[in-house]
Amino acid sequence: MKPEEMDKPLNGKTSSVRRPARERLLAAAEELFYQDGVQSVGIDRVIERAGVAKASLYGNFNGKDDLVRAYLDARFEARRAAIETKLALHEAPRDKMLAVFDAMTEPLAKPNYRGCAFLRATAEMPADATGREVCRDARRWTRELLSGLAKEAGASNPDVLAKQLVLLYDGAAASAQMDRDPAAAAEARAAAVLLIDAACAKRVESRA
Amino acid sequence: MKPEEMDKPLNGKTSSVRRPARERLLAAAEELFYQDGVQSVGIDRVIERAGVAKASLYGNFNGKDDLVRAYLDARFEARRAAIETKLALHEAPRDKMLAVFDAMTEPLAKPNYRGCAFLRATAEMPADATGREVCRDARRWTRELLSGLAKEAGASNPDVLAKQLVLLYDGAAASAQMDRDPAAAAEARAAAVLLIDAACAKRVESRA
DNA sequence: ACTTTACCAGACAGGTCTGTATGGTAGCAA
DNA sequence: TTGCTACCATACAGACCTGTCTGGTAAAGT
Repeated sequence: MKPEEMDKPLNGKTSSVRRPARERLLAAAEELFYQDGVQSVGIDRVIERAGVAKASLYGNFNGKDDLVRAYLDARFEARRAAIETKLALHEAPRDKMLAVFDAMTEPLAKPNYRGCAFLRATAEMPADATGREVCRDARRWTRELLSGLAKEAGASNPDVLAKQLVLLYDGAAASAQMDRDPAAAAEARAAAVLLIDAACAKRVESRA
Repeated sequence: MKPEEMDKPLNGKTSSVRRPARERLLAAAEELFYQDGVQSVGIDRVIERAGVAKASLYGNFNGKDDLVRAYLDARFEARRAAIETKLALHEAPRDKMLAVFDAMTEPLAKPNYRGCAFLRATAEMPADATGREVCRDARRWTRELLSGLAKEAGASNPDVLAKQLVLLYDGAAASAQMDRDPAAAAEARAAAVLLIDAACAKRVESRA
């Protein structure tokens, strides 16, 4: 009932150059919202962590909903960047599909991993919350990325393969969250190899 | 911000035989907690829906946490019963593994499906909440069930196969929740067929 | 007739949350 | 100096939540 551990300010007045209030707020929100949940964390805790006045929050954001949305946007951008970095390492579409799973092994292994931010946020927020659009967008982006790659790879049914890979992706996040099992990433990747090869082998066979 | 639709009592004084307060409370809790989330639903809404006095709640349960735990216990029991019903229809371990996925197609298709109750509850509740044990138990039960079946089926690595199937299971729940896509169950099942056959074919090959 | 049990209805206290309003401070530019 | 901007600190209103308490009702047992 008391998850408010030590929320000491990120940087005090001692720092010669202080980042603007908006940045500090967003940084604090990302940390606290992800760690303890959007609902559990009140704005008082966020502003204390950011070392910011309450008025500065409502000057930079339209309210808590807006701050939550900004937090989710930032998560989305970070995930996209991480995946695209891994994508750039490979050329073949098959390897690129697997790179999506490579991008999740590192986060899942962190001790403070708490699951997919979008799954958690959707579970917490009411159905009409603003932030749900971001969650949907993030999922659509991943699915369409995989779908395009599956088409390039010559999968017999690219959309189905993409959705199946998303199942593994979400499942790995859920397992790591619930069972504290970082191996889920590797197992998801191994399963993805099977699904991808099966979907593409059929195509080759039908051509032959 | 206002998800409190029409929470009319389940049965009024008109009903000649009234179910005891405890049952009505649990029924109302199951509906509201699952539909709108454990955190969002206050006890006032539960007792109104159940047509029960507040004192009756605290006479039958130790508080909200206890009611939440009872709700999760009921969900676990229901899932277990549903899965075991499907299991009884088959004999071969391979078919029994797939039966676990069969048990989820019907719930996922319901319009008011809101995802896996345990995933949602874990995402919502603080880390030290009582109900998390139930969530862990439910996951462990599923994993061990699949693991035992995988062993019977002669999988080369039963534990890995079981965990991979759980990935698909959780992923299907997540996809149905987030994307409103009931087809996720069928796609998960199809992927499970591939994983199972691959894991058991190896065993056969190594024997040959 | 009396008591016990189970229950409903509502008031209330103590806490938390969001969002607003007030007042004070430091830096910078004209 | 004067004025402007960005900001911190805090108090406060209104709403909501949990949990306790009091009082009234009706049926069943003794």
